[in-house]
Amino acid sequence: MNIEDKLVCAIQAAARSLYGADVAAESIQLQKTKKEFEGHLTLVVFPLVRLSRKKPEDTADEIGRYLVEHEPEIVERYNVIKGFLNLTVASRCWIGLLEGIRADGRYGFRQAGEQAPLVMIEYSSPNTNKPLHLGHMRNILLGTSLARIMEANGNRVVKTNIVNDRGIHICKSMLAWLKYGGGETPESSGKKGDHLVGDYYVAFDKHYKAEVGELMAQGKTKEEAEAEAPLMQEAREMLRKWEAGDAEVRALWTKMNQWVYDGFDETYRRMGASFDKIYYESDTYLEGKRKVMEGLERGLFFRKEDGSVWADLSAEGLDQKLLLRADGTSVYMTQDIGTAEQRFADYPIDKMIYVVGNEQNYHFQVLSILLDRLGFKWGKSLVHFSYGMVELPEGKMKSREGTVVDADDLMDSMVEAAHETSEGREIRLDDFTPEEADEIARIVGMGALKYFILKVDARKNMTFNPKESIDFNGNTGPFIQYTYARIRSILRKAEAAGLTVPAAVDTAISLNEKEESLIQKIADFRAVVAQAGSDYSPSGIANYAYDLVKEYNQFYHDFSILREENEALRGFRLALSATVARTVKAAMGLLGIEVPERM
RNA sequence: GGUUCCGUAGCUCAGCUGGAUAGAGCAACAGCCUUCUAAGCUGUGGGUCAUGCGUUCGAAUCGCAUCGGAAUCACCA
Repeated sequence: MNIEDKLVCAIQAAARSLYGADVAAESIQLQKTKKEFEGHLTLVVFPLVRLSRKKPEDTADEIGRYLVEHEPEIVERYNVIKGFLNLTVASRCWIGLLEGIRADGRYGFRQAGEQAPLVMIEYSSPNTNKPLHLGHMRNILLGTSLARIMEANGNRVVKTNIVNDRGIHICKSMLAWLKYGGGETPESSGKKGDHLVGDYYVAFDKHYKAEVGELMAQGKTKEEAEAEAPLMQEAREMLRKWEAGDAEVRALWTKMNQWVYDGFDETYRRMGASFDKIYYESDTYLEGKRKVMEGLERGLFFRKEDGSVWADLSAEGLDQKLLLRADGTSVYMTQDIGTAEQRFADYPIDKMIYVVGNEQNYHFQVLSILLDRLGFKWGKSLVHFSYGMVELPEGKMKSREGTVVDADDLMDSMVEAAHETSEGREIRLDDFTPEEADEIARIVGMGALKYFILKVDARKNMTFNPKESIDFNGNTGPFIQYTYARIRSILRKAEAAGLTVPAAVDTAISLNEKEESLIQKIADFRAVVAQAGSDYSPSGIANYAYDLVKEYNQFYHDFSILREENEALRGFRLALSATVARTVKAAMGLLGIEVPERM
């Protein structure tokens, strides 16, 4: 039982004894005492004045006196300001709390048993015609972090990805490669496969535009020109061949997609992202058609005169939604239904989370209704983890205008910037070997990037300022990593000097304010993880990590650890520091961010 | 036009299951390294929490309206 729970019980007892009334635990509002007042926890007494029939101040005073009298082990003293009862918790209580956390090797984490809910998280979901960019990075980082957070909350998690590997866009790259590629491969050119294929997608667009321009010069309208351009006709023909299973087209498709996957894999690896199961639209779209036809037979959907299949969503206050075109080909929604079907066949899913941008809010609203109608038990409650777009200071990223921030380039420049910052530092404690320096730059650069993206509430659109993002001071990943490295350094020095972190802290010492509030902060971790799990909020974890190290840095600045002469106090501070380090590492781990032992 | 989301310091963001004088970072200015890593710490200035009305002992937080911005309402995915 933690301190707050004990206090709630004690306050209930106080109310019973003083006012002869039972108070529900929910109506006892305990909050952290504001910095400018003395105390650790504050009881808001306004809700209790109805029972006491006294002024807020008097009520607070009575309860405060009762607590000090009956719970002297916990409440050392109190003060009252207006309707707020500020309670000061005894030092030994804080020490006991810290000891409890230390003894729990996985504090804040809940173990997922055999029967734990199975949560499937879909993220990344790229097209195979161009490399990953900053928008994908936000998606991938959120998905990765969310998976860890759900796991920490005792769920079994399956990370999945749906690859959009078919369609006209792939054909465009394929066609351009055939026409202008001269047999270029990733091996022959040294280019990453996804970039190589992306270049041909761009090449297609360039030549296509030229053709359209020419046709328009001949007097065609824009629409006519776009439809009649020979390149587009060829691309459509290629798609028809693909659908028909043409061996040559399929072989090329397989080859070029593999190049892209190899490139993606490298990017994922650098980002620390992975998947348990990958689905491909080329495998699931037929399943979707089948499922829609089944729904049609069951009367869930209807067919229009032209043969197209629709869902009527007017009962839900929405419009009609197309599920199959008149020619029988599938649309986006059809594919998502097919993918859902396959996933459900593969796993006993309890909850499905889709990490997809907020431009698809409507799509998922509809998908939820359709899956529910089709009988998926998690359909109604599927979670669309909807995140905002990443914008640049000058506006949206536009591939057409070449303002897209490429994921690989960005990681390169962040790691390089970390290198430069490291070399430019005033103090170098040790000389790092080149290998260590590279490793630290990688951890710090990636940490800066990930934290920059994850600290922002996912729902909000965010601005990515290339200049600010490479800042390593203030509320940044490196700031947090730095604190960790400092603590590790102290612990190494302690060990070298034969000062070990004590197994049990002497409870006779009295703590200063900073030490107490640090323990309080560490203890918060459990609630923060739980909250992040129910809110699907990586940013909650990020902001917590920042608060924690901010607090520790103040303590570090104001008090000595190794030079503290009182052995018991020194031992406590070592234990406290070690626990902060552990908590920082755990929090950053939930964000998918590594922490360096030295930096 | 319908629906959804957003609007907090010059900039980037916290805080939102209602609680005390709304917090950080960046930028600006002023300090702190013979002492455990200065990627740190301390201080100064900077706010009608978009606006109005309402609910409440109490509203940045809840409700309604208005104003701004974004997304979406495709036989693109």
